[in-house]
Parts: sequence; structure tokens; C-alpha cells
Amino acid sequence: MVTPKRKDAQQLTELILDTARDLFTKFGVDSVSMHQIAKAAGVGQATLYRRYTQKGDLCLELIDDHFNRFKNDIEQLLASIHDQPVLDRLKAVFRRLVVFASDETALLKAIHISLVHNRCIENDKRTFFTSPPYMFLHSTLTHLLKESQDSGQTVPFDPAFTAHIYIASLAPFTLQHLSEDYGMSTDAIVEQLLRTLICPLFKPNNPE
Amino acid sequence: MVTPKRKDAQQLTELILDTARDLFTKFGVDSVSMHQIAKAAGVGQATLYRRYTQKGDLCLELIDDHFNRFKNDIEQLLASIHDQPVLDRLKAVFRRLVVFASDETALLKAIHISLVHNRCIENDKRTFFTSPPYMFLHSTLTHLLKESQDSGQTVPFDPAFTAHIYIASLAPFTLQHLSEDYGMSTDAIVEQLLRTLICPLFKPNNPE
DNA sequence: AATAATAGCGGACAATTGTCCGTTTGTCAA
DNA sequence: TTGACAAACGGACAATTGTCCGCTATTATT
Repeated sequence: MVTPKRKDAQQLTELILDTARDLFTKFGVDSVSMHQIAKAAGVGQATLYRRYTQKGDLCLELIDDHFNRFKNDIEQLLASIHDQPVLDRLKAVFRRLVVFASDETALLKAIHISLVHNRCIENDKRTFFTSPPYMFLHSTLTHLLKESQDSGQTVPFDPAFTAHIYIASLAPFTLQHLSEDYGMSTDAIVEQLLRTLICPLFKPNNPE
Repeated sequence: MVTPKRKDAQQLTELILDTARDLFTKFGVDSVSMHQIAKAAGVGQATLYRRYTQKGDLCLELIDDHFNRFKNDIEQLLASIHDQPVLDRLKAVFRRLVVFASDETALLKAIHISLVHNRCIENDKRTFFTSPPYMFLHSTLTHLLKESQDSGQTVPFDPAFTAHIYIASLAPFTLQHLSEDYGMSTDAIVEQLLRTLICPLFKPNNPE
């Protein structure tokens, strides 16, 4: 049976990713067009589009390393403080999450636009909400929220639903707005988010 | 001095809006291109683009009537229940808001994409966050939240910040996800939102 | 009414996104 | 080696978005 694969395919993929990374850092994600990436990498448009149908897909790939680091951070963090109260763990995860979102605003915006927009056009399976990063975040938050819920320290709420809402409120454009137009530092945003979204779910800190 | 204005300009604007409305309801907002609208209305592209640089701008105009009705609803609603507790008023506004967002998903998605995306490209003054609808919502919610805060019934939080977060969590794509993929009815979404975002801000319902 | 002046129309044009198909190139069988 | 086969390359092509500029039509003036 004949199932040949080119060995240079993988090399081209890496060439494309490297080129895109370069152009993005040089000119900014928004100013770089798909054709520009293809041309700079010296490949045909189809070669690029066959791998990444939209800039968002490419960004998702580029952010992968960063996200894996972030994921490991979260897992280590959770392991290192597994004996602390669940509220503290939630806060820690949230803080790390906001920092990640702030660090990666440029790529995240492109991802958000492409994937969310795409979702709107066709009923593709590949949506923002089914991407591995989203699912990891959602599952991590849901677990912590469920534990909080089960521990009886909170008012009643639906953990999975609440996790969706938490992530929605961290949309890159929201954060950008709060930071640039509204003049809040990342720390201030974290503090307010904890105060507004998380702490109130827990029953009075100064117990009866 | 000579400052002639064409009187047919306004008529063309209305022709464009009517045409767009028709095409949108016939084929869906996403499937209709700007040129298609111009052609169907029998005007040049520039005539269309001079009025609305993006589909989102057009949608913002189209939604205007609906939004004004919504705005009046909210104002009447608030007037009719001005003597009820602020928590109840907040809940009522929120419920009406979610219903509006669910009814107008199609247009709101297009608006969201264009305005939020545009914001990302150039530092235009005209952003999603400075559009009249956003500002009305934000100011209405902020007032109610501030009143709640001042009445001493709540935990401490920043009303304006919280209003931003509330609106962010109602992004059309989030609602669509919760409704279509997650299978929640509008009522269920409202209930969970109130339970997750609003009620917890208020001190124990069963007072000490 | 005739004229001057300009607001603003319209379609051609440029740029970007996304697709298709003829051709290349690596792999396996003989 | 060589030949056959298909994975996958590349650039031409179509579609959509967004811009520019010559020309028309309306209005104020005489």
C-alpha cells in the first residue's frame, strides 16, 4: 500500500510559523496579511491556507507554547497550594489567568476575532468554545467552583455556567478597554474582578 | 455664500437602510455583502461606504429603532417600579437586557464584530465602548449599582467597573454559546446570571 | 431663467481574503 | 534504478472589502 508523506511538510510548517512570528513582532499582528506571510516564507498561499484557514488559527498555533507554559504554571501552582482553602486557590488561578491574558493580548485578540467570527459564519465544529485552551480553562475553573460549592462555603450557583461567564468577562477586548481607556493596571483589574465576581459567591468572610 | 445640500441625500440613506433590512431578513446578516447592498439599492459603493464604513455601522443604524424602544422600556420600567428595592430593579433591568440581547442576536453579532474588530485596527474614536447603546447600558447599570452600594446592602465593589463586566458577560457570542451549544433557555440564562453576578453582591438575603 | 459653485453620486480601481487546479516531489514496489 | 501513485506545493483566479476621482445635479445668486 502506498501512503507517502513528504518529509519537508513539517519543515514548511515550522518555516511558516517562524516567519509569522517574525512578521508579527516586527509589524504587529493586525498589519500582517496572510499573503504577506506566505510570500515572506516563500511558499504558495494554498500551502499556508491548507494549514491555517485564518490568521486566528495561526495565532492559536503560535500561542501554543506560551499556553502550555501557562498550563504548567497553573498545574504547579495548584499542586503547590493544594492544601490551602479553595477560595485562595481560585484567586490564585484567576490572578495568573488575567496576567496571561494581559501578556498575550495581541495574539488573543486575533484568535478571538477569527474563531468567534468564524463560528458566526458556518457551523464549524472548530469554535472558540471547543478549542483546547478554552476547554482547559473552563474545566479548571469549573472544578474549583464545584469544590467551593460542595464545601458549603458558597451561595448556590452552577459551576460550569459560572466558569463560562468568568471567561467571557476576560475577553481580550474587555481587558484592553479596562486597561487602556479606563486606565486600570493589571493588578487593579485582578483585584476588582476578585472583589466583584469571586468573593461575593462565598458566604460572609466574617462568619456569623 | 453658497452651501447647497442635496435633498435626495436623506432619501438615499433611507433607501439603503430599507434595502439592507430586506436583504438581511431574506438571506441573513452574514451572507449579505456591502456591494450586494449597494447594487440592490442601485447606488454606487462609495455612496454606501460614505454613510457606513462597515456592516457593523449599518447594523448599528438598523438596530436604532429597536434600541430606542428598549431604552424606553427600561425607562418606563424603572419609573413604574421606582419604589421597589434596588435589587429588584436591578434584576428587572437585567432580565429585560438579556431578552433584548437574545432577540437581536443577529444584528448584535455583526455590530460586535465590526466595532470591536475595528477598534483593534485603528485608534478610531468610534468604538464599541463609546457607542450610545453601550454608554446608555453602562450608565444605567452603574447608577443602579451605585445606589445599591450606597444603600449599604452590598459588599464593597466599584459600580462602573462592575457594569463593564456585566455587559462583557452578555456578549452576543457568549449568549449564543450558552443558548445553542449549552442548551439553556433565555429564562434559565437570566436566572443563572442573577444568581451568579447580582445576588451575591448583596448581603445575606436572610438578614441577621 | 441663466449661471456658478460645490455636495455628493457612481463606477473603476487597489488590497485583502479565500479557492482551485496543473505540476512537482517524495515514497513504495518491482 | 525505475516507474507509478498520491500527497502536497504554488501561483493564477474569484470574491469581498475599502478608496479615489471625474462628473452630475442641486441650490443660491443675479
